[in-house]
Amino acid sequence: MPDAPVRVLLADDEPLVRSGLRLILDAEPDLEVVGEAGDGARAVELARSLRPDVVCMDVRMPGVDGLRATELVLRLPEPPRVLVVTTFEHDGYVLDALTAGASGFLLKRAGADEMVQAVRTVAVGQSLLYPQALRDLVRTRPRAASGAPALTPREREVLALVAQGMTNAEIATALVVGVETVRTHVASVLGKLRARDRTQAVVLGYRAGLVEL
Amino acid sequence: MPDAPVRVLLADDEPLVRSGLRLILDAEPDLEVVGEAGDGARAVELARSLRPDVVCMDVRMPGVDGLRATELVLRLPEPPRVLVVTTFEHDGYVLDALTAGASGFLLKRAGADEMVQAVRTVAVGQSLLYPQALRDLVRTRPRAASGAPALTPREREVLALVAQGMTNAEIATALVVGVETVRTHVASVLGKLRARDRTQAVVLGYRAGLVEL
DNA sequence: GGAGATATCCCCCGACCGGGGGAGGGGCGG
DNA sequence: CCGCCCCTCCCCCGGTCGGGGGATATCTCC
Repeated sequence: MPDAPVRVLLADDEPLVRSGLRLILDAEPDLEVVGEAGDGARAVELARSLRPDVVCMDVRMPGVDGLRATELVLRLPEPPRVLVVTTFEHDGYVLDALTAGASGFLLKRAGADEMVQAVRTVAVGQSLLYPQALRDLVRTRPRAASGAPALTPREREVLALVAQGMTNAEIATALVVGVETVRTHVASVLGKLRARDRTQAVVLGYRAGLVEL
Repeated sequence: MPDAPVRVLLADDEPLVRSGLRLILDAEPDLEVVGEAGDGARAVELARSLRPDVVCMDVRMPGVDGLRATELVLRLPEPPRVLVVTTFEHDGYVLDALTAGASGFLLKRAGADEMVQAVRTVAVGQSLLYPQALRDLVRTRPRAASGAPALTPREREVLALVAQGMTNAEIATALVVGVETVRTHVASVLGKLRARDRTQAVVLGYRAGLVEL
């Protein structure tokens, strides 16, 4: 690996955690810890001046916390990737952190190997999660339910447009068919979904995993 | 790294792709390609007999496809991790693959570095996605949007009922007010959300994080 | 070759919806 | 105290929607 080492900034309010991480990461020839921050504000500041490739960010920090700091760091020009590191599995932080734009989410209990791999992974631009987090994300998604009514391709297409808030006339134009045809399809979708009107159709269709919103 | 190398099984119907991957992965001292499969059935078979640590699985394969093969592979005793590799970003495969239990999802256009990192990452037990996939997963969730129009409490309440597919009359009954009142609230919600009708209001309201579905 | 599903078009009609007005009362902050 | 916002109710009207009947053509599967 003749590449320049990956430059890492550590942000954690526990000096001990920082020391531990530094030890683990600096042991790798291709990784280089270039700075440490004890709180979010300092992390943002150092991210700007040191221009690291990756920031290892703790969630809980005094003052500006890790989530806020993540947002701020990602607003910098040519922002680093942010790898959020936390102690607990079940805080709702995962979703918040990822929404804020973090590239990864790792548990502190992860081994040195995982930590090192994680930094390398986000450094090359991929996103990374601990397996449970991914399962949680997938689980709460609208599921392609097995009990979903069988719509014909055309019906799904029409439903999709209904879900865009289009009127029958607009859908007819979009699909290059007569309004009557659209009415027929809509009627059949309503029947299959047991919906009384298009609004219910959209909601039920969404819940059944038949349309994206 | 005194550890035993990570044993990798390649599953792709294109011999060329397999050769390319083998070249990339075998170049790393800590990775070892132990087998190749041209279709899903063969992949499952080899996964059982060769007991690899990681399977790089193409989605599109003749016969048993990558998704089905993923399910089957993960049903083996002490299953390997499955890293799904595909060409296109926007097949809906991502969700299906992850639901099936895949540990990661990677694009073929990823560079050699990313490929290698990805294998190592799933080998240590983490999950990995290409960034867009993660964004898609996160995107469709109720967002704590900052730019959401400010609805009054009553308006939010009405919108919630509209999102249940209720008519104005039903909402009026539910809230114990006159239909006219409901109409007023609905009109103001439509205005604030720039929606033409209640269906659009539901979709836009959902996207703005103002209603649950 | 017929049965079934799918997609296309047609008519009537009652109901609901959304836009346009207006109006009164209560609460809160300048 | 006066204005502003919120909630409540009222009237008119045109457009859209959804249900009820149909009809025709293509395609597949048996």
